[in-house]
Amino acid sequence: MRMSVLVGRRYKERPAEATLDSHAFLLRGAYARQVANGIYSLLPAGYRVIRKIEAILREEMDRIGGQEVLMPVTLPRELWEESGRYGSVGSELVRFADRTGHDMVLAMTHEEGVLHLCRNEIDSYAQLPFMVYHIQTKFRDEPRSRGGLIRAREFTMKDAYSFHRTAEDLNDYYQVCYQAYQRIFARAGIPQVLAVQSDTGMMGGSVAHEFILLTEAGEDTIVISEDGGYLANLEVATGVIEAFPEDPLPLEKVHTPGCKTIEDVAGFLKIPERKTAKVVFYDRDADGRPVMALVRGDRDVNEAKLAKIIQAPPVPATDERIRSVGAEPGFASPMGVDASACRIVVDHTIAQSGNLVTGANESDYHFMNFNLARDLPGVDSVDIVEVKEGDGSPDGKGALAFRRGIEVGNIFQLGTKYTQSMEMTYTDESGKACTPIMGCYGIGVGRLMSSVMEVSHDKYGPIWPVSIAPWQVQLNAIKLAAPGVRETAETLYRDLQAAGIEVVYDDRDERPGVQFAEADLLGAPFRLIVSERNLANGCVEWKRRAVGDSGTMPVGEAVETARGWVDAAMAELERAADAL
RNA sequence: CGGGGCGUAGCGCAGCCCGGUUAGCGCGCCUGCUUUGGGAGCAGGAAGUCGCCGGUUCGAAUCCGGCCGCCCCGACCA
Repeated sequence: MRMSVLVGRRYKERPAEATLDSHAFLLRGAYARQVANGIYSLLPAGYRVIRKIEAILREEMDRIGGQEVLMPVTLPRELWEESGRYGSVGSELVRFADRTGHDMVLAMTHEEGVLHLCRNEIDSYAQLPFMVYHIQTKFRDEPRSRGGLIRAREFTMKDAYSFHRTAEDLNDYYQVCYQAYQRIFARAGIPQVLAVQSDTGMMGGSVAHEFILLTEAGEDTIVISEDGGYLANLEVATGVIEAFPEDPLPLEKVHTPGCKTIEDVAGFLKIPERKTAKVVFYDRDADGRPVMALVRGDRDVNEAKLAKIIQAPPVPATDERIRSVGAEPGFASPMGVDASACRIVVDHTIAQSGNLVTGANESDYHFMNFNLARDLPGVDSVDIVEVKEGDGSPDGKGALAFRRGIEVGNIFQLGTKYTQSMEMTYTDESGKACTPIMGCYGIGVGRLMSSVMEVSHDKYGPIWPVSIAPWQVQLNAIKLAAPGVRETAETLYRDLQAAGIEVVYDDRDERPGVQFAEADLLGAPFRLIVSERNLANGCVEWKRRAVGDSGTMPVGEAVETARGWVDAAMAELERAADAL
């Protein structure tokens, strides 16, 4: 590629809207341009990176028996009615009517699409197991996209779906996918990606892992034990939380004027916050009942955990709703509320504490010495608390710490959620109709590109792993008019290409500062510089961006040397993947 | 959806509070000359519905109202 005609203006200054380094380089290096909030066009440099990532994804999916298909972005409402998600998913699912008034949706994921496709193609146990995948646009009308391609509304995802006869078979294949994912990230130059236990969210299913790239730019909070043996998304993380058992004392009603928060109450009564019970109300559970959640006063409710228990998204309740069950906002407790009209969910931290302060369901009054077993008999405690840094690791080894990370991929054991609701069956040996068990496996392509940029750059630009670099070699020519410079550069450009190397050649008569700055933005791992100064000795200068070294070598050795660098760097990434 | 910020040339910004000729600056772009190792110098030039609509006024980038868009924080998020 000649830079004189490469489409995409590179910016000298950091665009105002960029908050992450990767976002700034995405725009400065002319990889992508925003069209609307969370919607991007890709320029040649960016699309070259994307295509290389997609090639790795295809190779690794094919390697584990995947069959590539392509499903549409636009799907009829009926399919999403079948799965139940037309109603259960919120406004991030774009719904619209076509010319004839037929309701349609833009796929935000493709379970419905793949069920439609596969349920009519499979009828025998002999056809199982299998996996299909595609690389396709998704649209999610995110309330808040950010970070360039880290979180876009329209984005490209590789999603794969496997179908099995047994849970054991799914589990085996899940491990195979897990390995494939590690190979993908290793080959893309980010072997440090970690697999962590995750929430299954709206996908349903049981077992799920997220593949997380640790970086402060990430949006997810990852809980990690000291030796790294325990890893989980904060949404599902459990911890060993210090308990404070006490022998029960008699309930005692105390006047607590105006103390509507835990902080007020603890301060007024001069007790630590952990000596209180925090009551949080949510609008409804799956049965439509108001939900009262209790955690120890120094703790917060983990709403992802709660959502699983109440089988509904936790939406805060209004004061009116709270009073409807006989509780008083700010002074609430489960004692005295209509237990049949209200779902009471109590965390283990409450069960493991004695003599807590809780509301009296009467303005300006609290009870002291609440004890779950005595005062709310028959209510079992569950885990709905959010862990904190410093809590004990559930594996008993050390304390938990928090880190930030980007979710670059995920894998789910879906079970029969979709095969059942969308009626996919096969016939087994005995002629009986059976429902396949499903797994699904996603990787965001653009997010992966941005993530690599986020963890592999210097102050001047991205430093691409050779496997996904838009170009493998950058060729610069300084002072084209000087004797031999243009000729040597042109010859090298031709010979490098002939040697199968992807080279971007700055054939503009720009000053060195401009050329080097823009080369840094394009991020090729290897650079060759032709200049009058070194040409006098028959040499060109070389620089290896990732390694950080540089030097000169005879012009005649440049192509072969570059070929060697590219091959060695590619081989190293492959080796890293094979070593897993 | 709540809170905050911002829309002025391709990019980054000033001007707005306190209305007043042809709306500025830096970078970039075009032409010419000089220059050539980390975003050059000189000279000349092109490029703007000041986000949109309406209102106030003799006069609006500037004041008022409505709308739209973008960014950040929060809520939300396979």
